[in-house]
Parts: sequence; C-alpha cells; structure tokens
Amino acid sequence: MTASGQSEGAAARQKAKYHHGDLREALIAAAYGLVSEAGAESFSLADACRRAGVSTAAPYRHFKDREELLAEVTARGFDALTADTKRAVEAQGEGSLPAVIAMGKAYVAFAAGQPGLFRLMFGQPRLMGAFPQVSETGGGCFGYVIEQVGKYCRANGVERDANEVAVKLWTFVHGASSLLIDGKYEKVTPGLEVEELIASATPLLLGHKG
Amino acid sequence: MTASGQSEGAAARQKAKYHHGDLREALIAAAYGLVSEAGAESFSLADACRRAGVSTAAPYRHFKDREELLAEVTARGFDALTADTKRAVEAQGEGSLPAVIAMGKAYVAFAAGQPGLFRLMFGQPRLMGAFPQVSETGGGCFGYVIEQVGKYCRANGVERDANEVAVKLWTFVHGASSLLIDGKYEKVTPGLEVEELIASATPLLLGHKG
DNA sequence: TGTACATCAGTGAACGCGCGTTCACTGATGTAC
DNA sequence: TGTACATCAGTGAACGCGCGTTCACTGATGTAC
Repeated sequence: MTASGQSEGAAARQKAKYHHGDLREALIAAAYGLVSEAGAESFSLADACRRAGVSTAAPYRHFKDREELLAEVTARGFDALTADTKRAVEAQGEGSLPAVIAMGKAYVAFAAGQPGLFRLMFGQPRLMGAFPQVSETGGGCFGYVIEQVGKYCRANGVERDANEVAVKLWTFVHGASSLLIDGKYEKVTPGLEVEELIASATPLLLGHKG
Repeated sequence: MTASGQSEGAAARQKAKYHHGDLREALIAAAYGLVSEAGAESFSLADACRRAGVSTAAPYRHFKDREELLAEVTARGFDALTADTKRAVEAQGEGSLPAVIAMGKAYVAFAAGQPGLFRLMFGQPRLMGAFPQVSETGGGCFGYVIEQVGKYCRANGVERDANEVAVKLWTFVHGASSLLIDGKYEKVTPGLEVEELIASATPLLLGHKG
C-alpha cells in the first residue's frame, strides 16, 4: 500500500501538469478524508474530484464506479485500524493485560477520530461481500484482535475458549465505539470516561474477578 | 401514540376517498416500513408517498420536511424498542438475572428484526439534538435499561455502582446488535449464537464469577 | 540527438435521473343560519 | 332539513439541483527508429 501522505506530496508537486502523476492515490486520499470528516452518506464522487482538482470524468480511468472507490477507502480504513491496534499492543508487550486493554482503547480512539470512516467500514455489509480487498483487510483486522486475545489467554492460563473471550471483548469495544460516536453516552451519562470503561470491563470479560 | 396498525386499517377503509382520513399516521407507517426494510440511506419521501398512495406534495400538510418525518419514525422506533425490552423483562420478573438477560436478547432481536430502523435510531446524532421527541423517547429507552439493572443490583446485593454496571451491559448488548446486523460475526465466527453470547457475558459484566 | 507515432490520462460538455420542495388549484367536509 | 360558505387536505405539474456516468476530444509522455 502506498502511503497517502507520499501521494499527496506527489500530487502537489505535479499540480500544474496535465497528467496528474498518481490520480488514483489522490482520489483515494480525497475520498478517505471526505468520508472521515462528513461520513459516507453525504459523500459524492464530484466532491472527491473537486478536492483532487480534476474533472468529474477523470475517476473513471481508475475506478469502475463510485462504489469501487468507496470499497478501496474501506479497505484502507481496515488497514489503518489494524495498524493502530498493533501499535498499541506492541507498546505494552504482547500477551499482557495492559496490551489487551490498550488494544480496546486504540479501537475506540480510531472510531472517535474518524467516525464517518468507522461507520462506512461497519455499516455497509454489501461492500464486504462484493470486494475481496474489503473482506481481506476486514478479516485481517478482526483476526488480529482474536489472535492477541488468544496469546493473552495462553500466557495467563485463562482456561476459557480464547475465541469466545475474544468475541466478547470485541463486542464490548465495538459497542463502546458505536455509542460514543453516536453521542449516546454524552446524552445518558455525561462525563463518562470511555477509556476507564474499557479498562474496567476488560478484566471482567476475561473472567478475572473485578 | 396511535398504534400504526389501527391507522393502517383506517387508511385502507378510506382509500377511495379524496381525503385520506389519517395521512399523517399513514405516512409515518409507510416511512417506518421502508426504513425498516431498506434503511434510511435509500429512503425517499417520494417512496413513502407512493406507498401511502398520495402525491408527493401531500406530506407537506403534515410535516415541515423530510427530516421531520424521519424524526417521528426514529421516535416510534425508540418507543417500540422500549416496549420490546419491557415485555421481555416483565415475562421474567423484574430484578432477576433472567430478566436482565432477556432484556439484552430483546434489544438484539429488535436490531436484527429491523436493522435499517436500528441504524437510523443510533446513527443520526443530529436528529436527537434537533427533535425533542427523539431525545425524549431515546432517553426513555436507555433510562429503562439503566433502571432495570439498578433494580437487579439492589435486589441481589451487587455492591458495584449500578449505573456503571448498566452502562457496561448496554455497551455489550449494543455492540452485539451492531456486529450482528452488519454481518461481521457471520464473517469472522460463523455459527455464533448471539443469544448464548449475551447469556454468558451478562453474569461476567454484573461481576459474578463466570 | 531529432522526429514520428502510439498510448492513454486527462478535459469539458452533456445526458437522464430521481429527488425535495413549491405553487395555484380543486373538491370534500363541517358548520352557521 | 336545506343552502351558502369557510376551511383545508389533497392534486398534479413544475422547478432547480446535484448526482453518477458517458462521450468524443486533446494534449502530454515515452519509445522506436
């Protein structure tokens, strides 16, 4: 995967030219930004073209249609989420309780940081069915979570089925992300610290005494 | 709240007439059905008019605009979800563990039964800010969950802060609903029984030994 | 090194579409006398 | 009980809008000779 920062730089350098340089990456970056900021519901291909500085016909040299561009954005989102959680885990040391908690916090932080993208990644099951790269990156993301919980369980003698424990943690963390970005916590329990919520729920779901 | 079944009957009886009888309720029922079936993203006022059998100008006698109709649908959704959870709790007896579990299952069942409506209720924070009836019915729904968990805690000597326990359960159940309707469980752990997941996670989050 | 040419990533104008909303209107209904 | 009239919930035609997509085109680039 080409880093989008790189391609944006390239785009800027070649802005005056007739040929763009890497319009494909520039369009993905534009769409990624627009979706992150305003959500996929209000996303339009025309907006992405405006942001990339090309005509509305240009994307069709690189993508079959609007949906194919959004699928690519979704896949990039899963890659970014995986990278974030991986970084959080590695900072704490694989197989430790702090690592599992940090993983959950990173997941929530990703959702909070780009709610529109998060909703696109999780609210469009059709994309996952239709585009292999979405299915693969998404599977890789969840697979990493499950793998890490398994490592923790084995390292700490948790006798439960690691897969089941992982699904529970994922469920909790995903619920926290959703309720947070949809403003429900704010409405019902203002001042709630989501990070603390994750930190206190994780041991319970791992089967520790709270 | 007028039951929509009643108004649909009334609408059918008066179908041939120039005046509709209760177009407001008929439009809400049409929109409720369309959103439940296909989601709010693809919902159009024109579709609702077709389903109700009136011209596209007719809704403006009853609603300021498209958004006001969707807000009413959202409020009805929260009322229905509250009613479902209440029914589930009362069937098991308030303050019991089976009641708390049944409440969670009812929440998930509601989401699974009408995913489009569920996403509208939770994915549009703007509606909640702008329309008092959405804020009220939504608050009533979450408030009921919190109240019931409080009753359980008091009745069973759970020394934790009941509010915190309630938020955890709600978070878990909401996460299960989201992942289920977005098809993620199916992808990652095919064959997962969400009802069992709720039943086994609930005691953990209440602080019991699993 | 210079020229001819093939390639193909862009342009910009146009399309059809369905949408939300507005408008002047029409005709059913309820009420006052 | 019958008639005149005010009300107002509907109609249907029209609007402007932005969208996704297509089209024939143009002009920059790389390569073969």
